[in-house]
Parts: sequence; C-alpha cells; structure tokens
Amino acid sequence: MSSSKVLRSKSAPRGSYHHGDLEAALIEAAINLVRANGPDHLSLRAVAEQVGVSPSAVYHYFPDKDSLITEVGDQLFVKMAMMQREALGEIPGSSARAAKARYRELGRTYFRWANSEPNLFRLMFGGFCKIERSGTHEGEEAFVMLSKCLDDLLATGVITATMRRYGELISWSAVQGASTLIIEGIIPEAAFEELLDGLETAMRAGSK
Amino acid sequence: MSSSKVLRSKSAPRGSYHHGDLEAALIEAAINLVRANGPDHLSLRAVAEQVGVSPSAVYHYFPDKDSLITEVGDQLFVKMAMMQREALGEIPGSSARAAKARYRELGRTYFRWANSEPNLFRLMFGGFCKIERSGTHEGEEAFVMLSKCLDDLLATGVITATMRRYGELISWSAVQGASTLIIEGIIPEAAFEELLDGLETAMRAGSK
DNA sequence: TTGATATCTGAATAGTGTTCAGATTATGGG
DNA sequence: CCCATAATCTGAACACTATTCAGATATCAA
Repeated sequence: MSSSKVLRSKSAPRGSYHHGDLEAALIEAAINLVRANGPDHLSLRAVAEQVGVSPSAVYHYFPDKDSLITEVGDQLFVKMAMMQREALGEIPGSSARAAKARYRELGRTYFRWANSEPNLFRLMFGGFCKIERSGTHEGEEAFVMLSKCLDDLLATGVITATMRRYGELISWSAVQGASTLIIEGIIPEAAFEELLDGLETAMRAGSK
Repeated sequence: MSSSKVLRSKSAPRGSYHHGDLEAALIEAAINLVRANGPDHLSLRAVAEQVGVSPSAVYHYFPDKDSLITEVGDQLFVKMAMMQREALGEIPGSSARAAKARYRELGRTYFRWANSEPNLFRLMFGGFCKIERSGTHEGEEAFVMLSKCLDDLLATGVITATMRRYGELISWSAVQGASTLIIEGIIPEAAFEELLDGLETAMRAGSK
C-alpha cells in the first residue's frame, strides 16, 4: 500500500532533505500508531513511513525502538498530568462540596484518560517504557494535586485524620486498578462511579 | 546457537515424529518464555524451538500467535485462582481474627503473584489476551472467594454493612492497582502492606 | 567558496508471523 | 497382517520486522 499523508512539522521545508523537527514528529507518529494498534504491534518502520523518512533516520534520535517507546511514555505522563490540572482548575472554592467535587473529578479524569485511550494507558503501565523513577513522588505534579485535594477534604471535615494518612495510596491504587479492570473488560464501565462512591464513603468515616 | 534442552511431555515417545501432547508443551514453553522476556518479545519460533518442533507445527493447535497468548492467559488466571484457594485453605476458623487474616492473605497472594512474576501479570492485564468475559463474576472462583471473605468480615462485625456493599470493588481495584504501580516501579514495594492497613481501616468503620 | 558537521538514505543482515504443498506417522477396518 | 485414511509435523517460501553501516545530501561556520 502506498504511504498515506506524510506528517511534517509546520516549520519544516516541505520536500527538503532535512526534516526540521524529526524527533517530535517521530514521537507524535508513534503515539498515533500506538493509539490505533496497541503498544505491542508498534513498528519502527511504520513510524518512519508516517513521517516520510527512511527507517534508519530514526536511529539518529533514539538508540533503539524501546527508547522511542520510553520517550512516548514520558510525554504521555506529562499529558495526563496536564489534563488533571485542567480538570482541577474548573472547580474552585474551599467548601467541602468543592473539595469533594475536585476529588471525584481527579479520579474521573484518570479513568477517562484510560478509557478513551486504552492503548496509551497500556503503554504507560504495561512495562513498555523503562522510565527511571525516584520512588518518592513529592515533586511530581499529579501526586501533589492529589495530596492537596486530600488536604482540603481533611480541612473541611470530609475525611478523618486517620484516613488522610492512607489517602494517596488507597485513592491512586483503587483508581488505577479499576481503570485497568474496566478497559480489559473484566468489570463493567459503570463500576467506576460506584468505586468513587465507595471511596468517599470509606474515607469519610475510617475509625479515628 | 544450538537449541537447548527440548521439552517433551512425560508420555511422549522420545524422538518420535509425533510429539504426544504438543499443545500443552507449547503453552508451557510459552509461559516460560513470557516469564523471561515479557509478553511483548514473545516469539512463536522460539516457542517451537523450545519444544523441539517446527514453527509451522504450532498452527495445528492455534490459528495464530494471539490465540496461543490468549490460551496462556486463560491458564494463568486458573493458576492464580488456585493459589488463592490454597492460601485461604491454610487459615480456618470463623473468628474475626481469622476472617481478617483471610482477607489480608487474599490480597497478599494476589500481590505476591504479580510481584514474583511481573511478566505473567502483565500478560494477564496488559491487553494481550482476548478472553471473552461475562461481565458479571458470580461464577468465577476468585471473585467468590473474595465475596465469602467479605461476608465473614461482616458477620464477625469487622466491617459495616455499608462498606460490605463496596467490598469487592474497592478491594479488588486497590490490590490490582497497587500491584501494577509497584511492579512498574512507580511506588515502593513496602506500600502494599500499608495499603492493606488502609483498606482494613477504611472498611472497618465506613459510616452506617 | 570551502571544509566540517549534522542529517538522512540504501542496502544488507538476521529474525519475525504465516501459509501451504508434501513428507511422516498413527489408526482403524478388511 | 496390510492398507487406506486421517492426523501430525516438516521445509521452503513470502512479506515483514529491528538494526547496522557506508555513503549521499544538506546546512553552517569561516
């Protein structure tokens, strides 16, 4: 089959030998191919063809295929944090009601991302990208947003101090797990809202 | 490199043209290769070579590579349920203490499986195997074990009736999610015991 | 304009999933 | 026992993959 539409960055001279911003174009093409075909089934040659470049050109920017995938994963984590930030921005206020709404929206955004782009979610959490992690998440934006959200829930009396201690771990784990179980067809989609209900109930009255 | 030790089922005539129980041998070899190299990077030809058979022989038992992987996934789910059953069997008694111990051991077994064989866990929950699921889990053994465990916790007054309602969903999701986050190196291993503490605290006194 | 350097190509190698005609072995009926 | 038939497996082929490397092409600095 003939190569379909070729993607070039806006600042790239069309038809020139040099591409302009090949690295970014390769990552973008890889994201689209993973989205369509899954993280396994990603072909380096298909990525190169999408961009309109020879397969070996890729090796000037990435030592191998796994490095490209890892870079893609990195960008996806950034993108996901951006969505969380945007979601939180739309719910201002310091009332208990607002704090609860922020907490749920944080979870919903996480799940919506997983459910709308399951293949990207699988790439992020399926052992494909080897990102070196600190282990502690005090600096990472998404974790900080969740922490602040829990602080607000504690301050407005929605959750107990005891449960505040487990807040990040339980919330993150449960939302991550439910997302996986749902996109893999193991539990129904409607289970997610039920999980949020359960989480809120659980955190509300964990024994002090 | 020369093909290493060839695996044949015990009842197979060594060196004969026919294998004996090729299907089972192929699945076993596939499991070992996935365990070592990850669900991506599984090679049909490597599976065939392990068993000492030509690549095309595989196609007499599986229409394609994905079908073999799906079959492997199926068996892994059975194996996992078996481990849960064994773990529960070692904790008899109807006291609250025993019920709590069973609940924790159910979670620990789930996590131990994931943490000791991350590549098999990734195969099961990474979108590799296309298993057709009912959606409801009333018949599935692992789910039933968790349900009974929660019934005992309710009967012995460890958890409230309100939280009993969310028991399966929260427990399963949280354990699944924590397992993923830990084996992918996103949170530390020690977080799992902390999660169990948090779960128990949360379920103990959810508002009635 | 002229090196020097960054960027990309073309061809080659080794390995992949999959198909299919045919070789080999087992099985059941006479 | 022997033979036809069916089950099982092989070998070669095809199109595809990641990766390497010598060399072609473009950009940039002097």
